[in-house]
Amino acid sequence: MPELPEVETIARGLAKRVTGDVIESVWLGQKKEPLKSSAAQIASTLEQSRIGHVRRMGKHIVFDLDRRKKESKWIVHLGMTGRLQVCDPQTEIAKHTHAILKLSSGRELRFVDPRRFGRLSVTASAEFDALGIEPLEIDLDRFIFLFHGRKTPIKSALLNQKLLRGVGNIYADESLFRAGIRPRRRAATITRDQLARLHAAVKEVLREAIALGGSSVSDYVNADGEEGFFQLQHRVYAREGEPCLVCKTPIKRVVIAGRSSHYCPKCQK
DNA sequence: ACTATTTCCTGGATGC
DNA sequence: TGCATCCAGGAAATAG
Repeated sequence: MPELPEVETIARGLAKRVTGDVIESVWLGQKKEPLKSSAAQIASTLEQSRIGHVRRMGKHIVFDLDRRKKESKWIVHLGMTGRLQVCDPQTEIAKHTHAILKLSSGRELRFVDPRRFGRLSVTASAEFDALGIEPLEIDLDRFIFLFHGRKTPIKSALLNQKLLRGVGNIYADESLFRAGIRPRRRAATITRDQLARLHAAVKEVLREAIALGGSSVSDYVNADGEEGFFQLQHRVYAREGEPCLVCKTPIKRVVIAGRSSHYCPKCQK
């Protein structure tokens, strides 16, 4: 389940492989869910375009495109199970392949997504500015203001991409643990000091995770097919019933906004 | 303007 | 072993 650190890792890997390459032709599958823009629009925007910068915005991968001086963007959201693979044309086409881009270098860039929660879209250059602020860039004052007056649980607020973009279930739980805040706490009731801890914790967790190549849970691998290692640093996520690594109290799991949420009832208040 | 709930989707895990 | 059921969850849609 790619969140910010995994998407960052994937985007860096893709940038190394496809920057400067030209998309010669595009095949799109019949399933409509993976496409946010129309198939015709995606194909016509991608074909004959040169790939410029490849980068992450929130949980999206953004490819800057240039065709005869006209700029546009190809935006990929991996959802839960989406993968972008760069491979030789002979490579067997994986089940659930929804897009194949033939590149001038002779390789192919393929989008594979069994669960089809991922989305592909294209936009004219200026259009795409995802809502929400990058969590690695936000300053403390703005961070505190995000939660001002919000009655929703802090966990839900962290997952809200219109506030912060890129934080998902794993990193929300891990950040709240490090900040000592229970996931069900109403955002508006959290003190400035606690929010300052959370601000630091979110950045710390994301930076550490990026340094370790993300968390490999389920089948996540980076653009080189390598696993990340941050799952070894998880202190609460998917550790229900196991002892807290700080105080040995069993980790609890509750459901908030439909997501499993893990916390230590003693360390988090 | 917010917030909570439901829906989409398949593979792997679980239960009988 | 086999079949049915459940569960994972990001974000959009829906409802309140």
